[in-house]
Amino acid sequence: MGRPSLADQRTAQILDAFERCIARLGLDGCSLNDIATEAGMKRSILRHYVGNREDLVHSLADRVIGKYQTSLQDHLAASAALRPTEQLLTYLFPRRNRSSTESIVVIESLIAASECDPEIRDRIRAYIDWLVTQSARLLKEDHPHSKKENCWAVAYGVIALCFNQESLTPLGLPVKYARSARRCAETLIASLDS
Amino acid sequence: MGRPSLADQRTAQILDAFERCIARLGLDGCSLNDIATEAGMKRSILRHYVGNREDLVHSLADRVIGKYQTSLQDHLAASAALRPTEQLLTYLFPRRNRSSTESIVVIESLIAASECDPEIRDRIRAYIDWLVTQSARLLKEDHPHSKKENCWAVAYGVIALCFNQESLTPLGLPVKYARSARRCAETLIASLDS
DNA sequence: TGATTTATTGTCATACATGACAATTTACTC
DNA sequence: GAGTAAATTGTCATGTATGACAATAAATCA
Repeated sequence: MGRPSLADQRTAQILDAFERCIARLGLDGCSLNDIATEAGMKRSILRHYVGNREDLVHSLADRVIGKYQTSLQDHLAASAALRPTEQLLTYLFPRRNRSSTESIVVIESLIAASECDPEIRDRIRAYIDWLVTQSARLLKEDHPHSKKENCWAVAYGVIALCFNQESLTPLGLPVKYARSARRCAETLIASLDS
Repeated sequence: MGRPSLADQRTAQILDAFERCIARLGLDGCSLNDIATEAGMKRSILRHYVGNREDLVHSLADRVIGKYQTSLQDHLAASAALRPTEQLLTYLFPRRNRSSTESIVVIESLIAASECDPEIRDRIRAYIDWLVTQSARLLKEDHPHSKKENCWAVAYGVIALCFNQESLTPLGLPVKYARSARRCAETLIASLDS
């Protein structure tokens, strides 16, 4: 009974607009008004759906990290024919820039925000832990004779190279940098053979 | 003639206070008033010395990057007895956390700000280019038979591992992560021998 | 002492971000 | 059509960040 709820749809619209605003103005640079305008609605209705600013940021963090996790799972499912090591490399260092500059700015903003927000901090920490563990598992499949801790260390190293690459993306560095990062990742993985 | 100027001293005080405020409240989280109070002065006098907010941020970027550059030069001078590779490793991965969490938050905030400020962006880009070039030169000294481009790629990889480590510091990750990053850096450098 | 330069304080106007809430409209069920 | 729950709009009060500027105090030199 009563009018049907648009909550899910509207919330998604708002978070989409929030991401675009962050890319354009920075996380702290955009007001609820900016976001509402970007989403094509009034600030009042935005507040009606997502609550206050803190709630909004938390919702965004949840959605962004969730998307990252499913994107890895999707990639693994879609590239099941490749060797695990190749699956990992193509995920972390795609030939075509998979992750747009926009989404990079968003996650970087959230990391920065985690400095002053324990809830976000724990969320990101758990995600990184999960990502490294998954990656280490893939490496171990391809290098069954390597010690588990070595796989973990290399997995983290490869992820670190990827993360750094993404965090520097807004600087617009020459392609040379990205290529070197990938080559280093391959070198690290190759070191597991010895 | 006239009253002697305190500009240099006051500017330094202000930038010090700015860094502390950034560490506590974030770059966009602190107002000119917060900074002035932290520096023990009024907002009016702060503005008198450093101009508006944009000027203040630019001054900070200049000072921070300048300090990073001299810190490398100082380290190289102080550790001239070591092999170049060791000099680089001890600089990027000090046993004791050389760079305080505070200074990490500051530089990360500036990188985030560079997204919307081309002047800061160019400054940081030039710094990274300089740092990688210097590091590649050190590696080349120790590995004269390696190709220059390989030294450059490994130098960038090692710096990427360090940068990522620093950028994740606010998350408070277990020591395991830092140790793995350093081990990966050593592995990369070792790969130059082959 | 007087002139000059800078330091320092105080205040005002403006703009804006946010939270709260009342009022109205819309869509669905019985 | 009546009832109901949600959508949507509009407005107000409050706190605050900022820029501008006037006014006063202090230090140095001629």
